[in-house]
Amino acid sequence: MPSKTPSENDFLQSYDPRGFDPVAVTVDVVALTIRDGRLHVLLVRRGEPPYIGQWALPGGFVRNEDLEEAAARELAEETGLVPGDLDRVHLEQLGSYGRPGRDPRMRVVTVAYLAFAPWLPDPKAGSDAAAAEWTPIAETRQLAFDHDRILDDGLERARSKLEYTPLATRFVGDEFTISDLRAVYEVVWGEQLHAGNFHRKVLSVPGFVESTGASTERGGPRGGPRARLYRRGDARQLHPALLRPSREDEIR
Amino acid sequence: MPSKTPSENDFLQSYDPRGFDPVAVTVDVVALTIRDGRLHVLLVRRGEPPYIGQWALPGGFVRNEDLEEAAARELAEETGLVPGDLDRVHLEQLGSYGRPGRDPRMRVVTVAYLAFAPWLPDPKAGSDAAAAEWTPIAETRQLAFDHDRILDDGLERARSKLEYTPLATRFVGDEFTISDLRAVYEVVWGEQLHAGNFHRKVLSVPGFVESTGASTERGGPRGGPRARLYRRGDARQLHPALLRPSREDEIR
DNA sequence: CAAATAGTGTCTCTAAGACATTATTAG
DNA sequence: CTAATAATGTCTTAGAGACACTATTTG
Repeated sequence: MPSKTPSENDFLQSYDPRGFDPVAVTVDVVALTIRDGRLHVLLVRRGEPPYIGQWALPGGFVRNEDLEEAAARELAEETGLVPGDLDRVHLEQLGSYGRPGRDPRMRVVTVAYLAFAPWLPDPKAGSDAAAAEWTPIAETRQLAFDHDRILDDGLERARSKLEYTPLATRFVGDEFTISDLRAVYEVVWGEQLHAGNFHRKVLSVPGFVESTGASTERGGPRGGPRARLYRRGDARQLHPALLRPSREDEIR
Repeated sequence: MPSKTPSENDFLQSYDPRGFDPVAVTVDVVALTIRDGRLHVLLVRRGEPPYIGQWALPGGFVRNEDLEEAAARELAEETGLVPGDLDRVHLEQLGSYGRPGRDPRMRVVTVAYLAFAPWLPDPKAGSDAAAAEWTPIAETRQLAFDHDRILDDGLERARSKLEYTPLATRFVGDEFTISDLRAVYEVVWGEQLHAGNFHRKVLSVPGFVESTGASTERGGPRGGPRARLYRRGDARQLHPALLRPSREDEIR
């Protein structure tokens, strides 16, 4: 390291975090997936106080890496993902949370990330976090710290992102039917959509999906014709957007 | 402070930032306003290395306060805003930036905020930052650290927010004409809008603006009738949205 | 007066949503 | 066979954008 000039030393002094209250920076991940037709979030059970025994979002310290790298690393550690799997997971920054007192031990600022994942295997017991589980959203309650708030913000972001981006395709496999895609929207938005209109709408948005030419082997479990299979298209934005019905109340 | 249990001590050990590289947390503010028909951003000239003499976004350390409080405080310090003024400024979190090496001295994670302000007086010389200035966006170049990137992200967020929120009204005074509002959109989006269609559109969105009943004292500087005056409405979202024209290229 | 601008009217085209219809499959 | 469902068609209405037009004001 080069020797420091006096002014640099003054500067470092004023930048030294020990001159202020010490701060830690963590990342937390809201990882969402769909299992058995329900939206799930990845949670870990805390093995230490505070909030011992309670569920929390997976996360941890930022090391000598970029913030997004830290989030990807934490996610991989908790889920047992191998690097190749990460390509199929969408990861984006959600926001930062730093209210004093949000961690009772010291000042911790956390940068939250939101992940959309297709079906993934259950987290390996024996991996870093002994007790990590995909938990149905409806069954999560009283998470540690301010993680309830972070989860809510993540859910709202997810609902909103489905409107104007093709990220719904991140919840399904490489090949999917329009009905599979509709199921994603219905689960995330929590409301039924009109099958016919949805179908026409998806196909009318340029670059949303692209035909594989193939069809499913069988019809639905209770009848119906075999459905055509599609892949993700190359659009990054949906134009026009697929807006949620009935937002009247949220507008004011 | 209460004495710590052994497990808490273990915990604190593993949480102690001194066990990792020390990290500092700052806030930086992208404060936008419109002056003389051009979009301006608040910049400060750095008086210390590194990047001495270069322009940077205003910002500083997070103290014992919430992140948004820190951003509001920094903004107030640089602009000489009094608390009452802050009500007229919109402030929202933009994102966090923490790439190792973004500050050559130590690891610094910054939480960036975006502010929309109506016309504000020039920053007082003699206040905290001697050299703070509202600078036209077109004339900013080579900001310190990764502030170019943060500014770009802030501009894109601002452009996008005008589409589906009534935040354009934050750039104008309490009473404004539809033309004033159109000027905001044109300046932020950087393109001309059709006056007639814009007018009809704004009035058709419920809660966007609300009539005062009054009109301007005079017509435009080069002729034209006097325009009606409006106030901000109570909508938090624009429905339907006011979409930017010509996004074809950005979609893929 | 001419030029500029506020505000409104009209027309076309796209898209959303309600609803109907046809074809194909499982059981 | 019946029930379910993929996929398409039809109709109505809302909204975006192009364009025209009138009234009002400045210089």
